[in-house]
Amino acid sequence: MPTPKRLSASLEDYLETIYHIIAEKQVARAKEIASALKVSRSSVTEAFRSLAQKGLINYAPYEVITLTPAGQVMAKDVILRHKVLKDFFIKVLAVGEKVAEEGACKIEHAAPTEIIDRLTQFVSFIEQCPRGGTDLIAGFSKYCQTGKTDKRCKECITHCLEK
Amino acid sequence: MPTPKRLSASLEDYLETIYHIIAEKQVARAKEIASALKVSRSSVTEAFRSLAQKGLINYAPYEVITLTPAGQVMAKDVILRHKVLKDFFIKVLAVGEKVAEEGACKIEHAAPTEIIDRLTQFVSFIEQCPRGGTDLIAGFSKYCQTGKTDKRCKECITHCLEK
DNA sequence: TAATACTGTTAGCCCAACCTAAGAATATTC
DNA sequence: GAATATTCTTAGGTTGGGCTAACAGTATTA
Repeated sequence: MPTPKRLSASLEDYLETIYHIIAEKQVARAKEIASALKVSRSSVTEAFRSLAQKGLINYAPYEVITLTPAGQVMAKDVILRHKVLKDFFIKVLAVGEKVAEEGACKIEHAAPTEIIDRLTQFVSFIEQCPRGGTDLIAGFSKYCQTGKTDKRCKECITHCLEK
Repeated sequence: MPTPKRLSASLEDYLETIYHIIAEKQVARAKEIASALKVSRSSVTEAFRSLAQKGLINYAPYEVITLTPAGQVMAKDVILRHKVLKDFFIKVLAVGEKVAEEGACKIEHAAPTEIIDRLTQFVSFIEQCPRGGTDLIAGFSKYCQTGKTDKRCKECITHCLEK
């Protein structure tokens, strides 16, 4: 049972940010979290209290904060959801990096686990299946522009058989 | 420019519900909205005030409420987002009706317009393209269970060419 | 039409998440 | 090591969304 009950979107964002900052700079400071999330330092303090009280971070006033094991699990879960969504947006829907990132940031908090799981499978399926793969995605991009598939698709299939 | 700035998730839910109830029963009562959204009647009153103040519903105490033209546009937009997501979940990811519905309910408020648009195109693409279609989805379902594609996919391609 | 039942509104409260301003702790530098 | 700068916390306020309980309209029906 990897994923118990979810936090609020806001707390998930804090956790995610804390994880990333620790990964990058060893230690997370309130100041940096505040600027990453574009909130005030006092909001960060409050979030710390809340996360500490939920057993997700180790926190004492004026001290360096760290993630508890539970906090790490939780943070990784959020980050995974983010990654799966972003991957799907970029690899399958072929949207731009920026929109993919923004979309993932928002949807990660709302998407049920079942859907994230399916999406994971779908992306790897589409990449592996000879009928999926780059061509399918390229075909999709064309389709987005022209609204049509017909001609291209015949080419696609013969092209597929050559593999 | 169909979609201006978004409402809060909560207000979008109210608008969506109001639209559906009016469509079904001609007129929306606070009581019914309350039970549909599982909130108290007083919360509905507050939401009415808020929506009215934003020019999305016509509201006067103790009177029947209706959607303004702007409210209709907004409601339809939310409902479209919901539908697109649910369709994708069911038709492409092949998740169950219930999870699809719940997922759509949550994600509809968070998903950027660009992603909704792409998803719309993707679903119709996958349904139209001979390399996509039912077989691809069926292949995906199998893949979900077995984790493999290989053998099945070869069959798929020849099957495709017969069309 | 008067009594009752139902529905909607108001008042007053809670909580999460944000804010600013001011004060406390820690770090830095002279 | 004292003064200054930086960072963190506290205090107190706001907003949005929810609640219950009490009250006010509207409807029903005897």
